[in-house]
Amino acid sequence: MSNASDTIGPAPVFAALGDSTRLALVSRLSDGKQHSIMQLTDGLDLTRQGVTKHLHVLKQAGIVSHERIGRESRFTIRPDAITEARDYLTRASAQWDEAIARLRAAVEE
Amino acid sequence: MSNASDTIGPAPVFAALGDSTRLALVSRLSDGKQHSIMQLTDGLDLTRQGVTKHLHVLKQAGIVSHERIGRESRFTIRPDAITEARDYLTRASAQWDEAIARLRAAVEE
DNA sequence: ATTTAATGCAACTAAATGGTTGCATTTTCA
DNA sequence: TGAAAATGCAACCATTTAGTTGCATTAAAT
Repeated sequence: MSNASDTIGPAPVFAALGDSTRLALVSRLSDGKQHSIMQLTDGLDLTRQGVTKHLHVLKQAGIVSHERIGRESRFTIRPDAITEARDYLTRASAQWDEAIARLRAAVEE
Repeated sequence: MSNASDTIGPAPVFAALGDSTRLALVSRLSDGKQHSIMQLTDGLDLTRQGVTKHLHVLKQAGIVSHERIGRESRFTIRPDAITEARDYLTRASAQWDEAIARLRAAVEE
């Protein structure tokens, strides 16, 4: 019995992107390279542990992956999750573009 | 002196979309028509006041507008805010696609 | 004029979030 | 071996969020 309040796919990804600190991290990671927590903390106005928490949120949402290398842990962007979110918005836009076009056509006939 | 932790534009829109109830509301509103709070509450598993709060969040993020008509207040989707968010993701995707292509080229030369 | 429908507004609660500090662990380097 | 670097983990705190209930207000319908 599906209900309109059922969880809709990309909500967790949007929630993870809904914070300017995390957007800044994603921006840094968008060079496709691996970055350590220290690197990512540098230039942000919060502690290393604070950054770590944000990185965990991004990890849970599937936006980044991490790998422990020696004494540091390196984070990398994972494009797929964000691609999914982008496609959701693209489909939504198309949906109401059509709907609005239909409404306009109905008025003008 | 711009800082990497400066607020990045679309974060509030993403935050507003980062909740499955609100995504369900956006989905309902994607027919481009006006909907009253009662209409939007029907089928969702929370109170009318709860729905009202979510609608205010969407309003603050610029995703919906509302108009009081007689005794009811009608909500309508405002595509622009979400278009902005979609474009942000599109640009971000392009950015790391290029970055990853460059990395690959550097490895394979 | 009453009643009913739809909403607005305020207070309250429980849980999640964003941030901190302090300390333990692991790895590197001298 | 011993010190420094990078991280992990836990406790704690303040604020926000998501939800509720209760009551006031406004508009419509009988």
